[in-house]
Amino acid sequence: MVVGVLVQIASQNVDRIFDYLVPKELEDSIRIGIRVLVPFGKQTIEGFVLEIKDTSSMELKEIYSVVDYDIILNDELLLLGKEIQRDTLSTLISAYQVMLPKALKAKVGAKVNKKFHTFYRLIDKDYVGSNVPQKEVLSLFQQRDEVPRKELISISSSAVSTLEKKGILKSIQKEDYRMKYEVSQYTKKVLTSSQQKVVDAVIHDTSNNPFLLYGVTGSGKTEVYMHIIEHVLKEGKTAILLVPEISLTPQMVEQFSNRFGNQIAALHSALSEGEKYDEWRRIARGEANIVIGARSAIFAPLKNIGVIIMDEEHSDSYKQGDKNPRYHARDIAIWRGKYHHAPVLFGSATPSLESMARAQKGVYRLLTLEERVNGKQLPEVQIIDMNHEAKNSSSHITSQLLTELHHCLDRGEQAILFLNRRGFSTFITCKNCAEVIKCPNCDITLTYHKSNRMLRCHYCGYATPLPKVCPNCGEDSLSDLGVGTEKIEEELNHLIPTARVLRMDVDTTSRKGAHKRMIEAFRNHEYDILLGTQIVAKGLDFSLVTLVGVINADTSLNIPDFRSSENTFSLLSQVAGRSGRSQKSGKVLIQTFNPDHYAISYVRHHDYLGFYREEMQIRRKLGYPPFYYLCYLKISGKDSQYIFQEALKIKRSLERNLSYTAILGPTSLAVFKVNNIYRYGIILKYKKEDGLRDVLHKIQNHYKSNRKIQIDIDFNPSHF
DNA sequence: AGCACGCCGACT
DNA sequence: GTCGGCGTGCTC
Repeated sequence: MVVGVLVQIASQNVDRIFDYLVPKELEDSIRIGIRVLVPFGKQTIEGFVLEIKDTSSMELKEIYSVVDYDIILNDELLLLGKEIQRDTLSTLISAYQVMLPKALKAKVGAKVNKKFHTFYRLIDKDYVGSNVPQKEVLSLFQQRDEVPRKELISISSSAVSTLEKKGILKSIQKEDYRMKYEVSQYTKKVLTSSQQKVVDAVIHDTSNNPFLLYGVTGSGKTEVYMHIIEHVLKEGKTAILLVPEISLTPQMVEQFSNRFGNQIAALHSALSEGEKYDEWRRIARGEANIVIGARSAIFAPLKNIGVIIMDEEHSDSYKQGDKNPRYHARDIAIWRGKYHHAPVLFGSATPSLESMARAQKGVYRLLTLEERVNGKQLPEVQIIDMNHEAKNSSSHITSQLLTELHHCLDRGEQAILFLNRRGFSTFITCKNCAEVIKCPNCDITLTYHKSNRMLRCHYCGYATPLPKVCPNCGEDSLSDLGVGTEKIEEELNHLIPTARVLRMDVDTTSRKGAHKRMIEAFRNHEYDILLGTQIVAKGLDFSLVTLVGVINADTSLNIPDFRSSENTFSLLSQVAGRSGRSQKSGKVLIQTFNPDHYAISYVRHHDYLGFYREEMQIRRKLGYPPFYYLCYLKISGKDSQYIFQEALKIKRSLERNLSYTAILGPTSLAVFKVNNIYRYGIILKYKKEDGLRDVLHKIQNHYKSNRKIQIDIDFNPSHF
């Protein structure tokens, strides 16, 4: 027997099948999709069995051992990996690795600690027990076949060991899955008629085109998801629910676990690799029917999928842009939906332009929820022009916002203050000579971390203590120009001393469980004002919140990126949606230096479609998605001269071989140097170019064994 | 990704 | 004369 093996080395040079002989005694264990340990040159490496055959034309080495008894890559995932390789031009092995928990990504010798629990099984069912402790122990087996050791020894450990010695009980090892999700008080909500329509459309779907659910904030999308999933489970099928970042949506997970208990598997980023592996195996063995998780949860090894739901569809976290394979979870969702003949549902209050454009063209079917479930209007939004305000005061909280805060707290209600940190960093600058402190390895400003008084590079991780004096002029005039939540908190304490302020940011929520505790405390009205960054923007639902204030709406607008307007509009709409979600009407105040910018002014009337139309015109004019596809080539290496020369050659070769594609660049990246590696970018814009992937693949091949240059290809980048 | 082989600079 | 730099080639 001969097997074709794909080794776990993510290099283009070895991204192909290598044949091995199978020793007779291992033949029975061999199946496609398991891992085996093989000799590879001088090394010993794990690889996936992708082929089984009888012979090979060349002399072969033998595999050492079989790693798995269960199949890791099933037929569907095997096929999907090849699709990802074709689509993203990544290596096949990295396409497979991205689908699996990291614990399965081989480091030779590394073992994942499976946690085991000891259970006992009753062997001699007629034995009645010779004393009271034994009888009590045995009585636990009346209802169950297997009883955890813990329960038994709590009666009498010596009785248990006696019974075991006599052969009446037998111990077995069972994997401990840490049953975390318990069904608790859950009242099924009655759907509104428009919610019911959405549910009906999805569960009676036969056409296999994805749905786009456009539903305003507070329109009850989560409840719709629950009903759809409930229906799917009744049919004996399974479901995937994707959320942008699960740690930001604990309420969603909580609702699902209350409702569905141990049927769910939640793939948190907070789980350790071992815990993720536990969850993954539960899913693979069919012990969980609903998977909730972020981007990579789209690869959950569920069988018989009945629906795939992607909440907050517009979120850029669904695109993996920093490493191969650079895939979009949306594309994987569509692929798996087709494979399982299952409906795919994308939901958002501010759909991405791509998705709305597809809905307009009829590629997706549009479903709409225009009203809030509480029957209330969306909150009133007021735009505050900071150009006038800033002259009168150095405060970050305008007098209007302050007044509203007072009113809100006087009524006994709660407020959320949002600090937009997107594209914004707290950097240190010298008031005397205007020196900005940069990273010695990277061409980027260092970010100041107040908690430990360190300067840190967000690209390479370089860290250094904040110098006492300016390294350029020697003056003691370094200052922190950024606005952080801490600073706003100080201001609030000064302006409204009686208000109880809860600050939420990476610093205060990093400890395990801190995030959840803070949300509970705020819900219990132990605080009046919740102050935070992105972390307060998504999905939170507090009935007492009637005021939302945005401190600085502009920072995300200033990013030089074709999506900055879209991102800003979407972020502000999300934040605004936190206000007035219950019986009380809400209000939103947005402080901005660009009150007339359309990305801000359309938020005022919650006018997504107005924003969509205006932004579409701009995208059309500038040749951006969804009118054109983009592909981004990143060319990097240590020798900037050489890299630039090669980048030019690549550009010329693209020009020769492509007919309908606009080629921009090469230009040095905004952050030109990272870790002493220089980087150039080439942007491709095209509507239709059949040979594009072939041409790029050839270029990739041409450079694959050149160690001086690295080429990254990103189709449909979410940003540059 | 490793690891070996091979061909040129500064050293006991 | 050698130790060791890293460019290049190969891994069933």
